[in-house]
Amino acid sequence: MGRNAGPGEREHGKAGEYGESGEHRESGERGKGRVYGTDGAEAGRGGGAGSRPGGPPTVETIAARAGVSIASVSRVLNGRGARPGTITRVERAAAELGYVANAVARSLKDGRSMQLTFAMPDIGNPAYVSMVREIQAVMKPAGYRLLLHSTDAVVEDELAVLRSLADRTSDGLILCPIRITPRHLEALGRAVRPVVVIGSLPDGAPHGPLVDSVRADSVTGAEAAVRHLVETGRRRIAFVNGPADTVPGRHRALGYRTALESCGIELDPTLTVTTDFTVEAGAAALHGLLDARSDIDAVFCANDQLALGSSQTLHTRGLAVPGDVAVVGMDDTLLARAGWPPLTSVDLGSAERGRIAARMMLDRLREPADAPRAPARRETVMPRLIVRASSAPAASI
Amino acid sequence: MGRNAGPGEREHGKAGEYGESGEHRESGERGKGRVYGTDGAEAGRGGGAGSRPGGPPTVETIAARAGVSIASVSRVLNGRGARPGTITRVERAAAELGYVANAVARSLKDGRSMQLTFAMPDIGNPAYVSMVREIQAVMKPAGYRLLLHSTDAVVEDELAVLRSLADRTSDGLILCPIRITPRHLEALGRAVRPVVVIGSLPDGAPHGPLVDSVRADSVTGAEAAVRHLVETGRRRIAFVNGPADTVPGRHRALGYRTALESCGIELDPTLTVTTDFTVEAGAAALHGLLDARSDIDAVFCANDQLALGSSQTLHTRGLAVPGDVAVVGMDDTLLARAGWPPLTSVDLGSAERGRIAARMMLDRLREPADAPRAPARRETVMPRLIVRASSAPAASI
DNA sequence: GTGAAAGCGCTAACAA
DNA sequence: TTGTTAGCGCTTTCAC
Repeated sequence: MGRNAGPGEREHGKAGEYGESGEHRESGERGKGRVYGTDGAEAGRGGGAGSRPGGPPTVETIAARAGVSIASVSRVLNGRGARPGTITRVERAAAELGYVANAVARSLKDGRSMQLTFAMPDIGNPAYVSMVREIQAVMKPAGYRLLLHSTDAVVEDELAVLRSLADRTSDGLILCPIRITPRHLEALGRAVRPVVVIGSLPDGAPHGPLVDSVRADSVTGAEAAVRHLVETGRRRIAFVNGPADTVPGRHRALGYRTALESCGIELDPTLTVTTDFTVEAGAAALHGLLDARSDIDAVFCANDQLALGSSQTLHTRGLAVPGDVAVVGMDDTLLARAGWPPLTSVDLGSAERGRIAARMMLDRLREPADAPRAPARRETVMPRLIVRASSAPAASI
Repeated sequence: MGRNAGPGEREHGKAGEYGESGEHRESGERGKGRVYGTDGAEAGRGGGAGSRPGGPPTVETIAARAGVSIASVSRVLNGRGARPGTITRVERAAAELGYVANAVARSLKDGRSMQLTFAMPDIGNPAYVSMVREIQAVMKPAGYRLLLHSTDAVVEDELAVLRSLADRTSDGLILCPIRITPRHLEALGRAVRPVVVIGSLPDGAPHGPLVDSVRADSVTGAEAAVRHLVETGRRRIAFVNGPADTVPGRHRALGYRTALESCGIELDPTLTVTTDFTVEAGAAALHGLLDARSDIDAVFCANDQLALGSSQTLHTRGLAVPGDVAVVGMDDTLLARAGWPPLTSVDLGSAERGRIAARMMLDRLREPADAPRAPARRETVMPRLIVRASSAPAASI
């Protein structure tokens, strides 16, 4: 009580204008009018005592100023109704003081932080950036803040994030791992808050009932890409893949093999290179391939960054794209359109997966605590091949 | 007290293994050993009662189980020392229960959320992505979580973020606005937590003492780019700019004009187009320019996205880059290297500005509450022209 | 309609 | 060394 303002220190600031700022808040699902007069409320101690007497205003400060109890303050501020006179006085006091509710205290009280965590391997990869964008687009209007983690695909980091779900800073987690270890599954099973995994969970995996997931069908996507190359006349199709021990890596390799097989082209192991999912790695990989083989007429890359790196190496070595060598990437990021020639790429629906994941999360977060949990959901987003100039038939040039 | 576990419900889970997980935490500056045995601590009620009796374990649960007071639990868990026996019992109980401290409660108690907010105009712009990366790289080891806001450069959104500083969810804000209005300045003056602005604050601006800033010198950067074009033989240099009412827009325009002037080239207003900072806008802008003028021999673009769009239009219309028209961008994002030919660009130090901003923030956050605040800092990052193929002299082709 | 009081989970001041 | 207790700011019974 000591830090209370008390009736002694009247304010003379330009009163009111409360509510003016209300319309701009990312209003969320809960209370109305929780931010007060921060525009007009100078709390103008125009010559009074020094700075803030006891830190920022609280319900108690307002209560004292309005001459009501803190309960009434809370009620008014949360629109739970009160006598008109009370409402006026409370709102006025809040506005004059520039009151902003302490969200931490509220979180502690009602057990929700109104924060969502998104953890992905690499913020430098535009595919993940588009997920971030979509997730934010869904969660922000619902009143959630977005906590971001770039884990560099380090397993320990991902597990730490999963574990930190228990610390109450986050109401849920959207996790995008590129490796899924038994420890991931164990941690998922233990999760105390909803988790949505963007990625392929193993089939009979023993993860908890609160774990939803959205995956891309990158096997099919890779198949489509390779088949497209074959159909446009390519035969010696190199494959620049990401790490073989990642889920995307495995799936894309599978699609590549399957497609070649179904097209009656024999798999040539020397045409495959495994490296990191980066531009530089792609450039280096292609140098290696071209040093070893001069007859390559197409390169299928496991993502756009690799494809871009590959194209650069081709250009550098004086090979025409697609004249000499066709190039296809995956993810259809902004990089695909950035290159010249624009890159044929497989849209694996990064944005859509992000959106779906966010919606699934919102559904979970909206489940009443007492109601029975809905069963785990699992969705798959279908790939789309986006044909651009980098894979035009060699003959057509 | 009712939700307490009580001594009745002994656990039989595989005990201990506490500490094993400790080494993986992003340990931060504060306590040690605050996450307990989440790996081995199944809390395995292997046939006991149903699920968690009263929600997740708290200090009270642990205290009951270890037969000590909550104060002792807190002390042990925070490494404030206790008798060896006490330590053992507490740690053991915590591990067995899979205790994870409630960070919200802690935040309420000590007034720090250990969260930092970064608000920037557009997560789709790689320049901001690199800021995100650097900020995270600095803040994470210091124990801070990163709260992300993509504001779409909407002023109201930025102001809302600024205002929300008062809600205690965030210990500081790194703000990257592209417009700075009087309302921004007013809000900055009112800020109750440290703010670092990435951008150019007006000189005598009345912002608070807690507002540090880092800016790029994009005037000089633009000058360098244009001068480079002149030096490599270009004369009719078009300028594709972003919105004129933004700070970057104004500065780049100024640099463009200054450089032309100092090179003795007359400013031709019909060579300047103002549009959005996007690839599509750049493409459209160049169509417009080329429709009106056929003698353009270079295009200076206010960022890489515009430059990429411009290049695409040039390619589409059969003009060679740099043979017919040279292209220069700004920001030196991954897009610059992605294009073909690779794009000459001005590195405005996005990554460096992010890093510096984060460090400034950390310095502020480390200021003891009682000590006098350090005066506002202000840094400028110098631009570097990165010459690539897109601006090679026409003659050299 | 309003107020008093409890309590969310934690840390720290103070006592023992 | 250890325990008791107050209190961070909020929402919400429960009486009145």
